[in-house]
Amino acid sequence: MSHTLGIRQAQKQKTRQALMDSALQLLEHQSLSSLGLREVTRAVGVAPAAFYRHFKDTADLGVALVEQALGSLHDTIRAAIVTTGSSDERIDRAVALIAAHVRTHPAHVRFIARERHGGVAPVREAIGVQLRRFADEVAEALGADPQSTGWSREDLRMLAGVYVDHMVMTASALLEGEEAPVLATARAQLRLVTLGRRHWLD
Amino acid sequence: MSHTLGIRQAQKQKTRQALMDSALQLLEHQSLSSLGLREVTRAVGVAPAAFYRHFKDTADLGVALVEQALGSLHDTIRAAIVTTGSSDERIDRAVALIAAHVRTHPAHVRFIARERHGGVAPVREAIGVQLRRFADEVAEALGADPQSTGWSREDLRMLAGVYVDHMVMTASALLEGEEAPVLATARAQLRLVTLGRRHWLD
DNA sequence: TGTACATCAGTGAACGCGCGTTCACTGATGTAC
DNA sequence: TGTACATCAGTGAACGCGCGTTCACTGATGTAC
Repeated sequence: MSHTLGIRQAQKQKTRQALMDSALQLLEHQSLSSLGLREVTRAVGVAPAAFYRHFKDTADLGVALVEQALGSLHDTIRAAIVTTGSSDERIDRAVALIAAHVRTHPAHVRFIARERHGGVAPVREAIGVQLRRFADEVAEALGADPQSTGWSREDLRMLAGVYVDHMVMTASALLEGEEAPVLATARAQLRLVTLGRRHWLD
Repeated sequence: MSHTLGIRQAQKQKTRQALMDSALQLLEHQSLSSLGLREVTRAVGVAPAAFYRHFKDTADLGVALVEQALGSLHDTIRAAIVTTGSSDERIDRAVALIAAHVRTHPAHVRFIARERHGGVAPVREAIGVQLRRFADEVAEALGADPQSTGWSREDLRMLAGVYVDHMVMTASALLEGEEAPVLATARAQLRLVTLGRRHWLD
């Protein structure tokens, strides 16, 4: 039989998740550094003091949001770096996956784009750590691709950085602009990088 | 004889600039959306009410900061897009100019990186408008380069977008990491783009 | 299964504090003659 | 140049308000026997 949370634990998790969900919603129109603890508890419908049963302060809640937001993005990235198919097929697949991710998790994407360089240090650092991990993972996948024979670790990491940064930029552009032109530009930019990659060792 | 401001006007400008300078300093450790009007006037040493003689609110001050910050960046960009010399020379020159800009205007760079996707809509939009203008300008310069013969307007704009985004990312990376490795990565990424550019029409 | 006690998520009231905004004011600067 | 009046950047006091944090509490859930 699988492990079941007690009623008390389950209820606590539910409230915690409600705080995170409400915070994410409130962050659509403001930054974490101006998000109030009372705002969040008011949106959930609990007493302000209840907040402290779950988080030390709003920065702490922000770090929890980073883990949630980048956890879901992590799955998308793993799906995007599959190396089967032609370059164009891989580009189309990666771009389609990003578009789908933004459609299903717009608030997560906005949060990451906003707080990546935001005013709350622990959150900024948590995002930085995770994005660097993503880049490491992408670099490793690139290294396994026969197309990367002869590439140094350093150059693979450099290329992975381009892909991760481009993904974040594209995701955040999708929140603001029309989908079709943003995706067309993203595909062209990836084709440009693919061409550069192909001639890197010339 | 050149036009001279009256004493009153000159003093007013001075206070206005002091408000902007103090705000920029305070924004090193927080976002605009949590910057208080009283914080700023306290730092300058004027009464809170004096703020209203210059700005409607802190968002209004933020828009003024965008113009100042991107005005100085504009000069750097114009210097960076000069098309003389080999590809490597142009890359070295552009990267050196960015590094110098970040060294001389770190607070401006931080402000732009932070508020580009920040929680204050008018500021975000002002930054977006200016960065799009920069990209247009870069696209125009690229179009004048013989290397771009046969490129469509759309592809030139796409490439210009890569350069502008890369510049902003590099500038913001310079604020956080060691200069030398960040610049080395930036140069490698620009070489990658240059290679892609050279084979775009193959 | 039932009982007696322990745990602890969430409550509700209270606190001191700094916030943004308003207002009538002051006194240096500007202007008209 | 001097005088009389107008302008207006900056003042200082006042306001109502929502904030983060604390605390003793309640009552449902968990645990030991």
